[in-house]
Amino acid sequence: MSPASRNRIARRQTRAPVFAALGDETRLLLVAKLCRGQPSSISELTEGSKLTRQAITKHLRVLERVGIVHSIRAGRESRFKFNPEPIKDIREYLDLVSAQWDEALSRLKAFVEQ
Amino acid sequence: MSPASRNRIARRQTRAPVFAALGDETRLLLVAKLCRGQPSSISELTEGSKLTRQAITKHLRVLERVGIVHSIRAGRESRFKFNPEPIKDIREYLDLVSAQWDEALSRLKAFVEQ
DNA sequence: GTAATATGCAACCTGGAGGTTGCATAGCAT
DNA sequence: ATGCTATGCAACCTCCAGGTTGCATATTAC
Repeated sequence: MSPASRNRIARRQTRAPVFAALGDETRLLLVAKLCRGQPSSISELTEGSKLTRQAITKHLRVLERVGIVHSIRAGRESRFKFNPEPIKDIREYLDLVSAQWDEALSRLKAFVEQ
Repeated sequence: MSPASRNRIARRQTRAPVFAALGDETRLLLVAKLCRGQPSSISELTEGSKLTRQAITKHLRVLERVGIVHSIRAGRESRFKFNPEPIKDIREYLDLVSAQWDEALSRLKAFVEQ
C-alpha cells in the first residue's frame, strides 16, 4: 500500500470528530457563512439566529477543536476564520469510499459478463 | 442561482444527519467494510469488534435511517448493503463549500494586487 | 470617567446517544 | 424433532451534547 493511502485509512480515528462537527445544522450554517471568506465575530455570527450567543460560542468551539475554523482575539472581539484543511481531508476520504464502491461494482460487472 | 445550486444549499437540513451518521468511528468502520461491495449480515459485521451485536445493530440502523446502507432480510439473516447516494450528496456539498472558499481567496488576491 | 459592547466562565437542566443484559422467535442443520 | 444460529425487542444505565441564565471582565465609544 502506498504511504499516502495507508495514511488515509489509518487516520479514520481523527476524521470521525470532523464529521461529527459537521453533523449539526447550526454548525453547518456557521460553516456556510464563514466559507464565504469574511472572518466574523461571535456577535455577528449570532445575528439572525434564534440561539443565544453562548450557544453559538459553544458551536464555534466545537468547529475550532477539529480545525474547521480558528479564532484570533482582536481587541474585545474574537474573529473566527474558516480553515479549509479538515474539510479537504474528509472530502478525500469520501472520494476514497466512493472509489472503492465503484471498483466493487466494476468487478461484479466484469464477473457477470465474463 | 441555478436550480441545482439552490437545491444544494436548501437541503442543508437533510445533510446534517448524514454527517452525524458518519461522525462515529464504529460507523466509519462499518462504512469502510460495506463500501468494498460485499453485503454482510449483522453477525459478520460484528466479528472482530469489541462491541455487542446489539450495539452494532443500532449503528447499522443509524446508517440505514440516513440511507447510507439498506438492509434486506434473507432467511434468518438480514444483509446490509452500501448505498452511495447520500455520501455522493455530501461530497458535492463539501465541494461547494471548498469552491466558495477558493473564490473568496481569489477575490481577496485580486483586490490586493490591483 | 462612564456607559455600552463583546466575550469568557460556571452552574445547571434535559434529552438522547451509545452500550449492556435478558428474553423471545424464526430459520437451518442434522 | 430438536438444538444451534441470527435477529428483534425492550428495559435500563451513564454520560455528554446542546441550551439557558447569571455574573465577571476587558475594550471601546462618548
